[in-house]
Amino acid sequence: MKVSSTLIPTLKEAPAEAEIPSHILMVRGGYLRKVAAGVYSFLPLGWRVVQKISRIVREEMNRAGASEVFLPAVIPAELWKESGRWDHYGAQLLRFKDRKHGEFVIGPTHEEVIVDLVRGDVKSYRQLPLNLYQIQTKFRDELRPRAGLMRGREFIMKDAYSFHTNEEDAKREYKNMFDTYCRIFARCGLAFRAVEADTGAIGGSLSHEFQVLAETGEDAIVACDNCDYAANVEEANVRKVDAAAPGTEALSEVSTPRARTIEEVTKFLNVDAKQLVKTLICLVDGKPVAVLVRGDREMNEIKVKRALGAQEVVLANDRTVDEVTHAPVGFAGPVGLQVPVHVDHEVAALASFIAGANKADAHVKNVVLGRDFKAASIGDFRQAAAGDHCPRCDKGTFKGFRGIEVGHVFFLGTKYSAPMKCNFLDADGREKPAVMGCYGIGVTRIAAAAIEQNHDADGIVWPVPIAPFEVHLLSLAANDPAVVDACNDLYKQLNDAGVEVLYDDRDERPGSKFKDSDLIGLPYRMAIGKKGLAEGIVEVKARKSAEVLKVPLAEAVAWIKSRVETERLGSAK
RNA sequence: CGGGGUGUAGCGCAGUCUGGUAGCGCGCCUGGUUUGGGACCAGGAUGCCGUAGGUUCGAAUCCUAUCACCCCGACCA
Repeated sequence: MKVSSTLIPTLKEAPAEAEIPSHILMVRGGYLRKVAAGVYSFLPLGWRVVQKISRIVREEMNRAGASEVFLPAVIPAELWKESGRWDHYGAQLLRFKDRKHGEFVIGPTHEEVIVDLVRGDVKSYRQLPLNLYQIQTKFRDELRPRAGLMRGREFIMKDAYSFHTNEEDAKREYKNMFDTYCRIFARCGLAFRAVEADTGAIGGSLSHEFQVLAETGEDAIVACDNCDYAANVEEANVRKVDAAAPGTEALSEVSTPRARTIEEVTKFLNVDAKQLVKTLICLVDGKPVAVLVRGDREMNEIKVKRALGAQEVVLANDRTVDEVTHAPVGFAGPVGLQVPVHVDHEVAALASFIAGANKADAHVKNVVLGRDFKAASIGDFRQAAAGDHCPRCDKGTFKGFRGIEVGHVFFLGTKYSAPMKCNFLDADGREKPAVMGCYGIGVTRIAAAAIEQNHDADGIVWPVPIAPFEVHLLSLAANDPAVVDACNDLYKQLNDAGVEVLYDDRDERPGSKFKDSDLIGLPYRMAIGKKGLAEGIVEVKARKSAEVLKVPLAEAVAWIKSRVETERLGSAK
């Protein structure tokens, strides 16, 4: 492709709205333009990246035995009403009416449609198992789209759904998809980690997220430095600690004027946050309870929700705290509370601790569980953190990472097939609901994640497999006939050799071309100028290593071809 | 949805407090000189100052409403 005859509108300055590297660089590099909040146009370079990623996804899904389909973006409301999600999916679901006032949604995900398809046409165990996938535009009306492609409202997703006669087979496919995802992300040149995840509203017992490690990631994850255990902090297990012998010193009140936060109290009493306990008043399905975690920890609402079998857990507002503790926020403690007190393992293991006195400007020391208050339950209620001992291998400790979720695999069981009556006739003559799994990959998000992981001060540094082109050919003297001839010739030869080349044939000064080239970030740059041509060489520069080589013109095509071909497949494990 | 902020040329911004005929840099067009890391000179085009209403002789500027966008939080297959 010639730069002169396509649209690559590069910008010297970053648009004011973009903050993170991937967003800034995709706009500056002429890959992407915004149309509305969270809705983007992909320009030629951007769309080529999406196609490159899609191709890798397709190849690996097909290799894994899945079949591609294409489901509608517009879905009748009745299917969503049948699954119950018309009422439960919430405001993220974009709903609208057609001219006959029929209700529709724009699909944020496609369990309903696929289940409807399969239940209509799959009647026998002989037709199973089945894994159907599509690469398609989704729309989720996010409250706050942000960070360009990272969290858009309209985005491209690969979603796959598998159907099985039994759990064992569904789990085999789960593993198959897990392995396939590892191959896909490795081929895309991403450093990633598969982590155990919360199954959320989707339900089921098995779920892994694939997280690309990046500072700008929205998700916090922990990973063991010894074994391969890794999990979203929402999900990560925490190893039980051994209990100390209960303290014997008497409970005593201390004055702590205006010391509300853990930080203020530790400073005032000159103690470590580990000796303090946070008493968090929560509303669990509307009823107040207290949750105790150590002062240096954060409560994990998801764990509380699960442990108490609740639908909803929210932190109580100031007024409720006042009603429950008879004290202003900041002085809550377990002693004398009239609501159930749920105690984190770590707190239960303390000999004694300091907590709020349920009285303004006061805390109590030497609080002992069992003696001074009773626990309604003891469990794992805190967020995992870096430094925790690994619950899996018992030897390692957690390290903390930020991640971008680019894929998610779920074992669904019969969550959708049972209520929607997606049944088949088994070999034993009985009708059974299909056992399902679903598997998603954020195709457009991969593009953003790849840039977050691969950029420098000058621009993007694409890995070869998903770069929009493999080679950026620069003509450094667009008005010198010899240089132009040499470039045209090389351009043709590269194309003939099957090397993907973007040819900057514009009548621009070399400086502009170099800057644009670094910004756009193709893996290899081949530049021909008067000087080089006189020596019969083309200058080749690797974007990543900045290594510069002078290659004889006659050998240039073969040289770059072999170089690119070895990198094209990526580092599939 | 709560808090904060911004809408002025394609992009980045000044001008708004204190009302008086719309500005800068980059980009774009023409001509010339240049040509290995975002050149220089000369000339030029580009705006319903987000939108609607109001105040005023006069509004980018003051008032009211509204829309859009961004950031933080909450939310989230």
